[in-house]
Amino acid sequence: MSGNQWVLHVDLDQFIAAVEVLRRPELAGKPVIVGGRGDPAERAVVSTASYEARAFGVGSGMPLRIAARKVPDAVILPVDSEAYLAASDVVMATLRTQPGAVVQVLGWDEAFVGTQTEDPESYARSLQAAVLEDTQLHCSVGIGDTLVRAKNATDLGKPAGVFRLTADNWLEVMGGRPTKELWGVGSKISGRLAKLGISTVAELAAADPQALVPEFGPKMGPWYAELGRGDGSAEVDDTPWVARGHSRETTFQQDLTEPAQVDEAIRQLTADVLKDVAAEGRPVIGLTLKVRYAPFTTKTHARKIPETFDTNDVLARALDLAGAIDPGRPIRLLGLRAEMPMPDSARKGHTPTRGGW
DNA sequence: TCTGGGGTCCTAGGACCC
DNA sequence: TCTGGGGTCCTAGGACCC
Repeated sequence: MSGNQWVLHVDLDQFIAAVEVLRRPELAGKPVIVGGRGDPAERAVVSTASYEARAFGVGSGMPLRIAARKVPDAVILPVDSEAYLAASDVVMATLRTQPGAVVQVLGWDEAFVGTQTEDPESYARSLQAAVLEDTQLHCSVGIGDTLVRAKNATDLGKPAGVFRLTADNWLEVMGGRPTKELWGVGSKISGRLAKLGISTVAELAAADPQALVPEFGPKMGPWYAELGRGDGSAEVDDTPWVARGHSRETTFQQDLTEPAQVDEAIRQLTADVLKDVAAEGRPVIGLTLKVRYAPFTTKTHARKIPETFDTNDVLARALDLAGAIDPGRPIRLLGLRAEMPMPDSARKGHTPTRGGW
């Protein structure tokens, strides 16, 4: 391989809706909404909407009930995660066949690809063609000289396009945009930045990293300044991902009010979580119970647990955590997370990729 | 309009130890 | 009577991502 080292960020277009349309071609061109169990009367949110549905103002995270009201003619489908995972596996396998490609999977529908090439645009185009050939799915590709620039470039190429962001054009393209558009800056952080007089990417890029420490802490402060500049690592890491933990959450269609209901729900969550943990043959070293009271306050209760345990032990400790639940308040959601020890070989410290795969 | 479910990582503050 | 300075561990909570 010759040429410079490049980072490509590959993102499938409207992935979940596209997979659904592939197996039901009669849905092509129609507003398709995927979420929950496909019943807009239930408490659930939109996972993905097709471009036709987005034109009505429907987007990810919107309550399914509201989405159905906005698009009365929408086809509403249940989430079928196994189908998406299978399609995802084919996409990732295709990416790995690209010449010189190092592939770091970030989620069902996105990955970093690191490679050396003289011409990243034509590499991106042939990658898109290969994915289309193998899966009939379209993707957009961001090209960058860092992970952060490649990731931010992808949206600028959508749909089915290619866009390049490097140190040369970063400020020109991104400088005037609100900080919230950056990967890793959400509504809370953009609001706190605004209070410091930082509203745009260019203003964040110009900020003294140390000046952000009092507000955001020793790690996050300098990290946000780095995001503003688009700087950071350019290394794509294909070390296999190892889960730090497993969790289950349930939103109840009717709020729970009886202790016996809570007890039963904890038992079910524990059994489900232990199934995922047992499949990996790793021990549990910590438990976190999450409680959402109606209408919308969330509390967490966590506990380290001793190295020696059996499954009854985990259940006993989960029920023990449940003792901290405020009686007399209606409960809308319960979640249980089990933490597992990490092997030394696990990927770690990789900025700023959180979540994902 | 009323908010899923699966993840990761960071920070603050208290307890405890030397 | 008044009370340093450094370290680790743990819990609770917050923020972000797909």
